[in-house]
Amino acid sequence: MARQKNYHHGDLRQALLQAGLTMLEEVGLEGLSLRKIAARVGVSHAAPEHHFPTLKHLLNAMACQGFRLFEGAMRSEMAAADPSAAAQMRAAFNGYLAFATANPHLFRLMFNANLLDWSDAALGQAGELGFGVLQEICRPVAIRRGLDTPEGRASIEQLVWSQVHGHAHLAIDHKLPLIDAPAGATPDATLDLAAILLPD
Amino acid sequence: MARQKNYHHGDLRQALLQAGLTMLEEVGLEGLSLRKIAARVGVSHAAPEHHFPTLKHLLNAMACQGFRLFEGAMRSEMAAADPSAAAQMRAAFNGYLAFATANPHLFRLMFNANLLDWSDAALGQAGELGFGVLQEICRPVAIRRGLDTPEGRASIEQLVWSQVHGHAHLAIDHKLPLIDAPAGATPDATLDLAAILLPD
DNA sequence: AGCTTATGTTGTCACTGTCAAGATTGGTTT
DNA sequence: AAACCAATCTTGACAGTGACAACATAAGCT
Repeated sequence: MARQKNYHHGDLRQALLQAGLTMLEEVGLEGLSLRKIAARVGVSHAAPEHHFPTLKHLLNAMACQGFRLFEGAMRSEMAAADPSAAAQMRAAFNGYLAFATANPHLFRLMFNANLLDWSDAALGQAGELGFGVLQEICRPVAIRRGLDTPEGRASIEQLVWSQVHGHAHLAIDHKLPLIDAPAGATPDATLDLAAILLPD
Repeated sequence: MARQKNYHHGDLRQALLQAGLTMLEEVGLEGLSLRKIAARVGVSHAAPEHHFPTLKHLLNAMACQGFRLFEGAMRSEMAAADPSAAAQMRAAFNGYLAFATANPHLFRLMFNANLLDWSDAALGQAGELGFGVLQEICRPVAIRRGLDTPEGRASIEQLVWSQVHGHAHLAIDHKLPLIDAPAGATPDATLDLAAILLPD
């Protein structure tokens, strides 16, 4: 229910957040600036400070939104996939990698501990969304391998998460042969892990 | 053979590089500045420009040195380990992770495609050092699994590299339970991959 | 109506990377 | 030995940045 007039601009916080996310992928983190974001939205350079006391607060809010989109990317792939454990894992991987390659700068931001303030409860909560998906897809593996204990599950989660996460980072940093195949092309090697952990 | 007097400072390029590497881990990339580095070395704020025309050039040089240290960390672990393929892989993993956790900011810099200029030949050459180690430890896996073809090797390399690389990133971003065990403590889950790929 | 609070603006500060112009040194040539 | 040249360093300036302070305006409440 945002106002359409510029009394006091309606709801600036959301506009800044959206503009920040858009510009992040346009110019990268190094090219981003509070003043440019403010100008884009049409307010003065100091206007954002009331909503985001410091740049780090804005980055935190952007990362929060990022984690929500991140979870959505995985869940939508999973919903469209076969319900079998292996297919669900592959779908989650695809969502994970699709999000990272579509939003590389946001992805780096979300996982760079130095740029965010994880004592912010909202960020921690958003981060849990993605972690929840990870736990879901790892559970069947733990069961299949007879490791369905807290330690066993943590071990599997660490293995699986490291695999996709590393693949995502290498991909956005141009360290892997890019997937140029037209459509449905999937990252082979990482998906191999699913086959190894969950053989048919 | 650096001069000890400050005629023209002896050899500034190396001093700036070293100071940059030191300060990077002290204050992080965001806290780093050319002017502070120059001040630390004892020269004026514009002195670095002759050796590093722009900040990106200095970061490139720092990353080059980083890749050399990176390779050294892996090779020294490998030299001290059993020559068996599985032990060599485990040793390389340990070196990889030890380097990343000891130099988290440098590690992030080395693998952030947006901060470096990979058209610089020196950087590409340094990067190959680390990649060479990866290829060496993956070769036995490809052979063991009957995948010793260009495509097969690439697939194994992608799988293995993603695994360690993801583990390293998650570790330095505080997403994994930190290894607090006194000594010889090793990252279990990632090393499990070695066991999976190279069973005894 | 009048007061209080939230929101935005203008102005300023120290700091940054980069550039231009001038000074100093070392090596090379004549 | 003298003179020149190129490499190196300094000083000074510029636009851009995040943050802060003081002031202005609008909204909402009593």
